[in-house]
Amino acid sequence: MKSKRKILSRTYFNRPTVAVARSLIGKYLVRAIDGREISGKIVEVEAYVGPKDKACHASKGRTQRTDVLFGQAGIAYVYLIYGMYHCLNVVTEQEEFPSAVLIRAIEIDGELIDGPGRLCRALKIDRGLNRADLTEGESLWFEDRGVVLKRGELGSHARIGVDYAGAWAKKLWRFRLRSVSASARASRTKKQGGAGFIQRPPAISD
DNA sequence: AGATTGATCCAT
DNA sequence: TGGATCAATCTG
Repeated sequence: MKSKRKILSRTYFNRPTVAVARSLIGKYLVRAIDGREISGKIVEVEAYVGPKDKACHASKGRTQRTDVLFGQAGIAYVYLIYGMYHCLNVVTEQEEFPSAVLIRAIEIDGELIDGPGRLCRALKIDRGLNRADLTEGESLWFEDRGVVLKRGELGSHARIGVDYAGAWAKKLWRFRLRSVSASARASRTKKQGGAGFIQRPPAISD
């Protein structure tokens, strides 16, 4: 008998952000697009925790961009970074406490998609999914497929690209499966264009 | 209105 | 190490 999908709920995400982040390692991210599903095991995430966390976008206040972080848990926060890449987050905790988990890396059919920009390219995630509800199993959601981490499998590290955040940059709020380190090196030497890898369309010149 | 910036990636 | 590339944000 076919086992039922366990889609992660609003209740799941409405918890302390670091706990959600740690717990998301080993869960699956599922993207439904073009009549099919692409899914990958989450192997790296980062927690961004509230208005005082200088690395969290919401630390600069509630703006057009960060407004979604102040909303309910389980909603997508997708933004454009460096003019060319997208980053996927899922909002956590109670409303008015702006926080989220950044999804940094997944494994699709054993292939490591390492980096938030590459991940969004592979799953065709862009700002059209900003504010999407990730708890309804519509176009993007999270699933528990029963993966249980062994002792010592979860590594904690400083977050990437947030040196400007002073003491907050030292928080060990990046979590990664230790076992992916080796395959990360292998994958990096691979030429690009592998399965599930969406090429950027050619630039349009007038 | 103009200037600056960035939770990245890739080539050198 | 530096360039790509642009929306949001900041500054005057």
